[in-house]
Amino acid sequence: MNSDFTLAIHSLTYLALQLDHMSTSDAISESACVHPVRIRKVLSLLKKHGFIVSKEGIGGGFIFSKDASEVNLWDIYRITSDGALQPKCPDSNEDCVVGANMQKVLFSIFIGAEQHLGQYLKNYTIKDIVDLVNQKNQLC
Amino acid sequence: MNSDFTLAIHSLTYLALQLDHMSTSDAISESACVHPVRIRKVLSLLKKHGFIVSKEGIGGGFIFSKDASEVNLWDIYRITSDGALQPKCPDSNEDCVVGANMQKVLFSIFIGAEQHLGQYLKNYTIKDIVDLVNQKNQLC
DNA sequence: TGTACTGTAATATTAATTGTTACAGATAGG
DNA sequence: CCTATCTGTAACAATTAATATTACAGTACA
Repeated sequence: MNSDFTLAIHSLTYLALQLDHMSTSDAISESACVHPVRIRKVLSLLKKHGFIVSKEGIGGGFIFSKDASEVNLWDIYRITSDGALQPKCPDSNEDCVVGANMQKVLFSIFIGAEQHLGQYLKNYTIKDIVDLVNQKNQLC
Repeated sequence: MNSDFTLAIHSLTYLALQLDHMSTSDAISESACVHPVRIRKVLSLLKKHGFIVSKEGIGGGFIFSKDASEVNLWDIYRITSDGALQPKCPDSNEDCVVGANMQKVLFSIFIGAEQHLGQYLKNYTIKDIVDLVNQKNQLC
């Protein structure tokens, strides 16, 4: 799985703790240790789906436009990583009973796996993540 | 996810249809359209876990040593792809509340996700895959 | 009108996956 | 006991995917 999914979670969690002002991609990238352009790419997806709002120019940046408890990890997964579970297997041999049909069989199984994963991810909202982060932080 | 998992499934399904004789890595690789050395690598893992038996030399190869209904996809996943769901995110910024704790929080969530996925994969045995492949084949 | 942002494309770099070559060791059969 | 055919692995090459970087247009504010 590429890390756009975790980057999106990271960014939203960050924003959920900065509700009073906009955060720049530079600030978020410093927290996540990735290039600011990547943050902007991922956040532009989240923006298209209405989870955040952005503003260009001085004082601009990104800010949460929903309540953190309204956004769950499955929402984010579908935006950033839909189909990522599906392994990219090579086209197999059409002259072999196994090769000719395996791909379709596995495809449908992985579709099911992703939906099943969704049931799990739906249980976690960004608010939950914020709480877990705070919780871990107090232990240090 | 790398495709060792699907390769293992492909190979075992192939073997499940060739119970009367040993199959060479060449034969399996032809069905799966990958290099025979990769087949040998993956199958050596399955051998270590007792799912198959191998024999070197003339007339050698691989053969199933269990009943296809005794091996499920979760068994195979753990052997070939354990931890594959875990995204490899960069170490994040320790000076930031989010950065410092996110990694641990996400780690435990992905552990849970993998276990949840396991519940789904347990529902499919190699026998089920064989049946599905045969079923698809009859439609053509 | 200059400065500080986002948005996005194009390119470069790095890392992961896969393929290839090479060869030691096992085994059956002549 | 010698040769052909297989597995088992390691080392290396090639390919592909992920990520970083650079560049620049567009927007907003002061």
